[in-house]
Amino acid sequence: MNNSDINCDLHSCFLCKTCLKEWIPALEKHRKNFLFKKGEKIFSEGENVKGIFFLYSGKVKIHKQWGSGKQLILHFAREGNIFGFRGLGNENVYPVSATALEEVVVCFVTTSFFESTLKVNHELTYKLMKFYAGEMRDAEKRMGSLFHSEVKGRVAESLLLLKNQFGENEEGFINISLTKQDLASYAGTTYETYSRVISELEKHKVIKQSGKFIGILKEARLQKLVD
Amino acid sequence: MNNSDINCDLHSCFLCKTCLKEWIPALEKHRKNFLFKKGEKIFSEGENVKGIFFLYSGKVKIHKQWGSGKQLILHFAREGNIFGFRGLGNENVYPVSATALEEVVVCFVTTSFFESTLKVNHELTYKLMKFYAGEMRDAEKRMGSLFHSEVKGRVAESLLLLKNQFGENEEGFINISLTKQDLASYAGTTYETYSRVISELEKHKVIKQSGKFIGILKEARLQKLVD
DNA sequence: GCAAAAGTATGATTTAAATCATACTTTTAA
DNA sequence: TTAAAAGTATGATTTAAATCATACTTTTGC
Repeated sequence: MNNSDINCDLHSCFLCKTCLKEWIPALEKHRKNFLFKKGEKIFSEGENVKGIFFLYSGKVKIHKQWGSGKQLILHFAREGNIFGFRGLGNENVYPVSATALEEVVVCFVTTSFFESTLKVNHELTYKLMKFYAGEMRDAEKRMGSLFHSEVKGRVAESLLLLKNQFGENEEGFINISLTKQDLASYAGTTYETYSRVISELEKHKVIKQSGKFIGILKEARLQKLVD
Repeated sequence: MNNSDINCDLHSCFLCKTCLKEWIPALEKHRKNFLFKKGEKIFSEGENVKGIFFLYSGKVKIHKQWGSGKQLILHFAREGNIFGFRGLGNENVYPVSATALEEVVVCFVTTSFFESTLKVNHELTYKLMKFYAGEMRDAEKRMGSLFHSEVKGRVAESLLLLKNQFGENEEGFINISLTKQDLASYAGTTYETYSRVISELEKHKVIKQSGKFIGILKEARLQKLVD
C-alpha cells in the first residue's frame, strides 16, 4: 500500500466522529493514510484481514467476484464511510473485495488497535452495532430484490439507491460516474441486459444520460418499477 | 400473544449468557414468555417493532414474503437463538417475518428494556456487534449464491447449512423437519424445481429421505455442487 | 373418521434473461 | 499519438428455471 501525503483531518469519518475526544491522540498516532489509484484493489476476498478502513476522499466499490468477469457490487463507499468492517467478527479473511473507483485516500487502523478502541469507546461499539443492524437490513432487502424482482425493477432500485447515497448536481445528474459494467453489477445483471433496460428508460424519458452521468427524470416511475 | 406457562430458565439464551450476573434479576422481572402454535406468526414484515425475542424451545423461520405465496427464508432460529434483532437500528418496523415451525416458547423483552440492558452491559453490546458482523457475512454470502449459483448449487448449499445448524441424529438425518415448500424457499427456488433437484440427488444416492427428514450421504458431492 | 386443505411429483410450455456474436466507441498507457 | 484494451449498443440464439397443468398423497381440523 502506498502512503498518502495527505493525512486525514481526524474529524470527518465514522470513527473520529464517534469516539471519545480523549481518544483522538491515540487515533492520530495509530491511523495510517494510504493512496490508491483508480482501479486499484484495496483488499480482496479471501485475503487476511489486516484492519479497518475509512474513506477520506474518493469513492470505492465493495464487491464479490467470480471466475473471469462476473461480479456483484454490494455497496459503494464515499467520504467518511467505514469499509472493511465485514472483516470483523470471527473469521479472519475478507468476504468481499474493495476497489478504488477513482483516486482515493483512505485512513487505516489495524484490527488490534480498532479492538482496543472499541474496548474504551462504548458509544462507538453501540453505534457500530446499530450501523450493522442497518446494513443487514439493507443487505437482506437487496437479497429480496435479487430473488424476487425482475431486472427492470432492480435497475430502477439501483438508480434510486445511487441518488440517495450520492445526491445529484445542479443539472440533476447523480454525483457518481460509473461504467455500465459496474452499474450492471450493482443491479445484479449483465451489462448487455443493463444496456437494453437503460436505453428503454431513456427512450421513455424516465432517466437522462450525459457521458457517464445519469439523471432521474421521473422518480415516481422508477419507484413504481421497484414495487 | 399467548402467555406461556413455561418460563425460561434465565441461563440458556444469548442474552442471559452474555449479560452481567448482576443484571439477571432485572431480566427476570422484565422478560415475558409466550407460546406460539405451529404456523403462527410471531411478527410480520412492516409491523411495528415491539422488542427482541429469544427462542427457548422449538424452531422458527425468518422470512420475507411477497403477494400470494412467494417467500424467501433467510434464516432459521433454534433454542437459545436471538431473533427479531433486525428490528433494532433506526427504522421501527420489522423488515422480515418470523413464523413458528412447531410449538415454540419464546422469551421477549421490549426494545426499551433491551436498550437499557445494552447501556449497562458493554460486553453484550460488543458481542452483539460481532454477532451482526457474522450475520452480515452470511447474508451477503447467500446473496452471492442467489445471484451467481444455479439452483442445484443453492439446494446443495441449503442442505449443508441445515446440517450445520441443526446437526444430525444417529441414523444420519438432519434434525429438522420442513415441508418441501420451506426447503425450496430456503434454497431460493420454487417447490417444483426443488422437488426435481432433490429427487435427482436421491436417485444418485447423494442424499436420503425418510418422511420429512433428509440425510446427507455424500457431503463432498454436495460441497462440489456449491462451488 | 372423514372431507377439505395443504403439500408433492412429474410432465409440458413459456419466458426472462444470459450468452453469443458483431460492430462500434471511448479510454488507457507505452 | 496511436495502438491495444476496455467499454458499449444491438441483434440472434440458447437455456435454466418459472409457470402451468394434472394427478396423487399427506395433514389438518371439525
